[in-house]
Amino acid sequence: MRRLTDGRDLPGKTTAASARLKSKVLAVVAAIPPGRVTTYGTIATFTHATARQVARVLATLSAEESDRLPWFRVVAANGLISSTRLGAVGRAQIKRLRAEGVSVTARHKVQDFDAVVWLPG
DNA sequence: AAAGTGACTGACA
DNA sequence: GTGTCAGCCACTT
Repeated sequence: MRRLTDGRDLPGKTTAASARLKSKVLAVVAAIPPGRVTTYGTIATFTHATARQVARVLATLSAEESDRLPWFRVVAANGLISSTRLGAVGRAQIKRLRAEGVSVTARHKVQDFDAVVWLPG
């Protein structure tokens, strides 16, 4: 892997700090129950990181990891699906959420967000 | 080393 | 309620 020709990702560095944060983030994401969602900010607080960092971790997941983890249960603040800007990926995320019983509005916002949001702990 | 970019957020229109 | 704009932080060029 290392790098994709379209310019994006897979840091070859893999610093110790990043690896530690990544482990924590992955642990939290893996713990999200089906049919529930959580936000980048929540994970960020829980892992003592920033939302951007969490987002980056998920953005740099390997194919196997993204397949193993329910990353689609992670949404932006207010239950908004921010990854819609990725086009196909965002669509897939919404599709999978709906398949789990999570309704998403036409504006890409999780319906009854307060009811389906999940807090780690 | 400086400038550009983005799975984000919070404030404002 | 939705749509934009401006900070943020870490990474890439």
